[in-house]
Amino acid sequence: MTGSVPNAPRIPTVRDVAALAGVSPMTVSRTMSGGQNVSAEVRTRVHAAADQLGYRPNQNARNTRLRQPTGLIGVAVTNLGNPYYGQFALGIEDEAARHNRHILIGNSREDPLREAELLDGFTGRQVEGLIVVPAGNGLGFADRLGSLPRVPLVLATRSIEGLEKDTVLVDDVGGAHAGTASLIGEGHRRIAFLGDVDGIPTARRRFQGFTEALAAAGIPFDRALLAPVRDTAAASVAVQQLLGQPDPPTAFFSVNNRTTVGALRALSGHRSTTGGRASALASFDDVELADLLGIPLTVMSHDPRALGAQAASLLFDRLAEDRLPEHGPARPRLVQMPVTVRRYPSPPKG
Amino acid sequence: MTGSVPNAPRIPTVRDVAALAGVSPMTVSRTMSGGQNVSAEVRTRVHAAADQLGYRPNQNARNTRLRQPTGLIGVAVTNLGNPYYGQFALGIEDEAARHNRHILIGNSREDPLREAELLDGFTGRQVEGLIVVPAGNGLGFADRLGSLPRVPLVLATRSIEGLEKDTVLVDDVGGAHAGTASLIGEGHRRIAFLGDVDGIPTARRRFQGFTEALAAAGIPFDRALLAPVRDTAAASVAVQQLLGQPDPPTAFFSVNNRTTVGALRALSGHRSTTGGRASALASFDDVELADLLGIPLTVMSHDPRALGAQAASLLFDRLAEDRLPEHGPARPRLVQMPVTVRRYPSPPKG
DNA sequence: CTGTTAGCGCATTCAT
DNA sequence: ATGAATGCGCTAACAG
Repeated sequence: MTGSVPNAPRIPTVRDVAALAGVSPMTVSRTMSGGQNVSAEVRTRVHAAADQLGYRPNQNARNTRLRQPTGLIGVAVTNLGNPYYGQFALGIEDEAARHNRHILIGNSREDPLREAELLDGFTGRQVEGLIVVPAGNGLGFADRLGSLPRVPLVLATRSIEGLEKDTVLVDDVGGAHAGTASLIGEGHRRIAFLGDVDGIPTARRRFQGFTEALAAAGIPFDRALLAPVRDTAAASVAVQQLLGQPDPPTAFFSVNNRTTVGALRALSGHRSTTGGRASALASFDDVELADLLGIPLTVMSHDPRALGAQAASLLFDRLAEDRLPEHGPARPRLVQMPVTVRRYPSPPKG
Repeated sequence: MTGSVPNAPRIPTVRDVAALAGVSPMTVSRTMSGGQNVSAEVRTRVHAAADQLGYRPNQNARNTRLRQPTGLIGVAVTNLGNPYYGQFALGIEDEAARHNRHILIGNSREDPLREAELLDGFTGRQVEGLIVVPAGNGLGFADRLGSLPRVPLVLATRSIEGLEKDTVLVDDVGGAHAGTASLIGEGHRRIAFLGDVDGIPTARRRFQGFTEALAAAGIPFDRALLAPVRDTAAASVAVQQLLGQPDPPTAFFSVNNRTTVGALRALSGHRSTTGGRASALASFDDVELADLLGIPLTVMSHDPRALGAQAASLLFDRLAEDRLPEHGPARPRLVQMPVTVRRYPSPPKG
C-alpha cells in the first residue's frame, strides 16, 4: 500500500492515461483530439488506457488553454414552471444543440436579485452568450448588468427601455389589438382586462393594444374593469368579483396563459352555478384544452418554441459575427414574432 | 498604437486588474475571494479597477486550480416541451439554487444517442452530479454510460434494470392499480389502455398496476383494447378508433398527460357528434383544465416538481456524503413518490 | 510520428 | 500585508 487512503478515486487526467499507455501526455492529448500524427498502434493503446480508466478530457481546462469559448449558453427565465417557458426553453435547446452548445438555465422567479445572481454565475462560468427574459418590470436591469456582459446578450419577450440589445418580442400590441377587435366585432362593449399592467412590460404592451382597439371603436374603457392580477388564483378571484358586479363585463381579455387558466376556471364555475350563457374570453397565449370548454374563446396565439429558437438564432448570428468582425458590429436587431387570432368555436362561414 | 488590431476586447484577467490597480495579481486574487489580509486601502483600489474593467473571476480556471467542484449539475430529460418536465426542472432548479449550484439542462428527445451526447458533454464540463430521465426503454443505458459517471447519478421517473443507482420513481403500479380500481368501482368492465407499454418502462409499470386491478376484480383484459400510443395525436386517433368498434370500451386508462390530452380531445369530439354520454377517463398525471370538461375523470396525481426536488435532494445527499465518506458509500436509495387518486366531478358523499 | 517546454487564469505555499 | 514561485489539466509551438 503506497500513499494515503485512496478515498477519492481521483478523476483520471492525461497523465494517468499516458502512464498507463506508456506514452507522453502530449500523445494522449493528440490522440483524444482527432489523432492526427499518431501511429495506429499507439492510438489504440491510448484509447484502451483511456477506456480502462474512464478518462474524459476536462473541457474546462481545455478551453482555458485554448482560449476557446466554452460552448455554454446562459438562459434566464422568469418562471420555469410555466409551460410557456418550457416550450421557449425547448426552442433554445434545439437551436443550441444544432450549434453544439449546451445551455445553463436558471429561474429568476421574477426576482431581480435572483436574476442578477444568475447572470453573475453564468458569466463567471464563461458562457458564450446570454438569453434573458428580464424579471419584473426590467427597471434597473442595465445597472444590475453593470458593464458585465462582454458576451452577447439577447432579450426575449420583454425589452428594456434604453438598452440597445438584440431582442425578440411578440407582436403584443398588434396581437392584442386584433384580438380585442375580434371581441368588439362580436358585439362586446364592456370588456375587462386581466393583467398586471404596471408590473410587467409585456402586460403593458398588450394593454396598449387593447385600449387602442377600444378607442378605435369609440368605446371608453372603464378603469373598474382593470384587474392587475399576475397569477392563476388571483385571476380566478378577479373574474368572480367582476361577474358579481352590478354591471358586469360581457367579455374578458386575459393577458397570458396563467391568467387565462384562472379566468376559465372562474367562468366555467360561474356558468354551471348560474346556468346563464358564458361570458367570452380573449386569451393572449394558447392554453391546452381551453378550446374544448364551450366558453366563447378568442386566442391570440404565437409559438413560444419558435420564439426561443429565434432568440437563440440571433445569439448565434452575433457569435458568428464576433468571430468575423468584418463590417464592425451590426446594430442591435429587433424581431417581432407574429400573433395569430383564432376563434373557438370557429365562427360560421359566410 | 501598439500591437495589432484590438478587435477582440480581451476579457480582463487578474493581471489586467493588477496592472491597473498597481498591485500584484496575487493581491487581486486575494481581494476577489474574500479580501483577507488585504489593507482596506488596497482593497478599494482593486475593486475600483475590477469594476472599471468589468472583471469577473473565471470560475473555470478557479475550479481547475482549486481542484474544486464546478457547482454544475447536469440534467437530461426526455421532453423539455412537456409541462410535466417543466415542473420537474423547476423542482430541481429550486433545490439547486438552495445549494448554490447551477443546472445544465438537455433534451434527449427519447433518443439514446442524443442522451449519450448530453451526458458526455455534461461530464466533460465537470458537472458534480447528474439527474437523468433515461430515454426510451433504457436498454443499453448502462453500457452507454460506460464506466463514466465518476460523478453521482440520480435516475428519475424511470429506473434501469440492473443499474444500482439512487432513483426517484412514482408509485406507478400502486397508483395505476388504485385508479383502475376506482373505474371498476364505478361499474366499468371494458377499459382500454392508452400507452406505449413496450417502449417506455413507466408505461409498463402503469400497465402492470392496471392489469393487477383488473385481475383482482376478475375482469379479463381484451388485448384489442391496448393502444401502444406515445403522443397526443396518436392517442386521439386511437380513442376515436376504439369508440368506433362494435363493442367499444366504456372507459379509458391514459398513461400520461400527453395521451390524456389526446384522449380528452377525442372524447370531447365524440360526445358532441354523437350526443351520447361520455366515456370515462382515468388519467395518470394531472392536466390543467381537464377537470372542467364535463368528462368523467379520474386522475392519478402526483407532483412532478416535488419529484424533481426529491431527485436533487438525493443527489446533494450523495455529494455531501462523498465529501465525508465516514461510513463508506451508502447503498443506492429508491424513493417512490406517492400518487393520489381524485375524481372529477367529485363523487357524491355518503 | 513523438516528446519537451511553456503558458491559459487562478490560488496555495512560502517568503518577505 | 504583499509578492514570487509553482502547479491544476490541457495543448500550441517547437524540437527531434
